[in-house]
Amino acid sequence: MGLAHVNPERPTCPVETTLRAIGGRWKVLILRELFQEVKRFNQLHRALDGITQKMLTQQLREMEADGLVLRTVYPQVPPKVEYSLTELGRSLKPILDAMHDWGEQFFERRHSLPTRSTSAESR
Amino acid sequence: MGLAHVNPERPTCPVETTLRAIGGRWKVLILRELFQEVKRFNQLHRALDGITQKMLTQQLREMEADGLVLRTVYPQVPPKVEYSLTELGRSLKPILDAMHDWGEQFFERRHSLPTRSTSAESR
DNA sequence: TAAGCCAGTACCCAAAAAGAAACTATGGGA
DNA sequence: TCCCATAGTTTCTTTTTGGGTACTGGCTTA
Repeated sequence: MGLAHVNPERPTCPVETTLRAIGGRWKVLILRELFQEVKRFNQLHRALDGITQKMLTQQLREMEADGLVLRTVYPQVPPKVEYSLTELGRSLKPILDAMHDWGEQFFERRHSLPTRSTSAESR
Repeated sequence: MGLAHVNPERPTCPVETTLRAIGGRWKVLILRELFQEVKRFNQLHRALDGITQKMLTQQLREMEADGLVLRTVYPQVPPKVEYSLTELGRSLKPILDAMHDWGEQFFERRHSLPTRSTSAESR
């Protein structure tokens, strides 16, 4: 278990380890959804505006292989598959929180400051 | 100033704002380098193993336009250009720290747990 | 006189990632 | 009999990313 799809070369610095686990356009957003609640495939598909089925499947498979996400299949007939976070997946919460806080703070700044530039001159 | 290259559609959730600012393969790693110290172009180029000049230039330009990075040109003759973090750039520290901590913790787990699977059965 | 240094640009081609759309399986309901 | 739903897979096309090579400018060193 754990970051299986991640290629073995250069574990280098911890930040890179994390980047390999949740880098890319979609994984952080998938995590955001799954922190809210357990979700089914089509729920995720609808929530993540713009993602294709292929990408969603692919990202979920990688996250499952990395031990971040648990995939539970119910043997029904319209198929039912639920995705939830594993303990390892939930341990990413501080990162999501930090990203949430920064994005929010940035938005507040943008609407309070009168767009004054700090840099004296460069370029 | 501020996330200039970021396209205006759907500010949606704060996590997405952050993703647009530091998403992609290189920006987090560039930030990691610049948190250590102010660096010159070739210092960054050597530190970020695998990045091409083109990519480095491109990412730095976007980060500059987004107000995360300050580019300072010294009118010397072998040219000297220094890259440093702006206040906004430094405000990303909690995210970098959280990513660092997770990567480190993951590494410890991997070497302490006897690779026991939690999932009863799925797939 | 020529080559070296730094911080890039410019151009072109190859590879990888992402996306769009159609297709599949199964069973229930109209 | 046809259609619907879910959770994908397959195929094809487009976009993004990566890489190579060459070029610049002006001072310094050989």
